[in-house]
Amino acid sequence: MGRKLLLLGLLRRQDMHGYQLNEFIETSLATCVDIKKPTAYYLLNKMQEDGWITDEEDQEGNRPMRRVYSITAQGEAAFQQLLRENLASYVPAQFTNDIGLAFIDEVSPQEALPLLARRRQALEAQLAAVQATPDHPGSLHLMIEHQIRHLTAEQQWLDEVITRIEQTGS
Amino acid sequence: MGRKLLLLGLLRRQDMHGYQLNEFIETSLATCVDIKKPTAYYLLNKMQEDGWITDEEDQEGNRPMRRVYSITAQGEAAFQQLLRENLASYVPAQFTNDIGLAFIDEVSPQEALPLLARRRQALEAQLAAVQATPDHPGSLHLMIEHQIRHLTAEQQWLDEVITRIEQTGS
DNA sequence: TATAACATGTAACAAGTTACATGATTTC
DNA sequence: GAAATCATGTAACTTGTTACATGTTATA
Repeated sequence: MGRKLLLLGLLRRQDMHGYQLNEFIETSLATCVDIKKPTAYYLLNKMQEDGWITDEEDQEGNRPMRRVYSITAQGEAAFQQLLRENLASYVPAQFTNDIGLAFIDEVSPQEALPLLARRRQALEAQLAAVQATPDHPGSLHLMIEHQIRHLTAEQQWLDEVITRIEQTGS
Repeated sequence: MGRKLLLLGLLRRQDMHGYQLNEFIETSLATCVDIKKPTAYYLLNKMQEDGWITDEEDQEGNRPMRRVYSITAQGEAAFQQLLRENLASYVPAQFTNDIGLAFIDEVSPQEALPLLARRRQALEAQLAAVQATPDHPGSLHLMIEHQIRHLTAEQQWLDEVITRIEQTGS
């Protein structure tokens, strides 16, 4: 439901069409949320069927038609409820990467270290990308801030694991 | 693929049947990975079809039959490859919870604080659960260690957010 | 004149979950 | 005799992804 909450929250601030929503998410929130275009369009359709949003077709000249969505009273109510549910809950993150770590003692340090170096590079790139995202108004920036915190902590943890393995190998 | 890697890794250590695998994951890894029973059985079937594991039916008296799986040479090769792929990559975690934080300025501090307190409790419970898991042999324990680190950092972050909101409200 | 950006969607697939079905054995 | 544990699975559903289809307008 996080995705619906996000779309509703964005539509609450201003009416938008799908392309606009997708673009905003891609350029401004890419490092925190990952919603593919078909998913967004699907969700918008569904929320419209459920009466959470309404659309108005907007055609300028011969340019492709845009479906501009606005949030309804029902949508607003849903937003308020989803928001409270989200704030009150903690959904623990799952780290697929840790499953590799769990079996790292099956790989020799000589082989493991370059692999972890590649992992570290990917992590660094991710961190750089988050740090490069533009500032956001209001509490939206909390999402970015949290991500930076988390990635920084991840880097420290990974460095520690690498150090341990270096010591094992010597 | 993380799930297959995990199942293969466990079967590499010793032959096991589905129920046994499920139980080990539930009791010893529950806080790090979440694999439902039907998913595990499905994956075991699939890996068997793919020749990664073989099964032997084991029936004691009238008790329910158990399908004991062993890893094959192909499965071992797959394990080695999946492990290296996993170690070399960094898949960033996504925090569904952050979407709520992104819109927390739409809720008054008076209402937000109790909600975040509930979130903090859930987080604390999670941390307590991880800390209570028994020790694991070899590098399996890295998974637990990482989870503890992460949850501790999450607690600090959440406390900071709470403090900020308390100050806003005063 | 080719390519990128604008704009929305569908169809087929993949992964995983929930709820249900089955039936024996051990424990209270 | 009821409930929990052992043991494996199926069917239907939910969620999301990939690849494809379509057509316009601005840009290089």
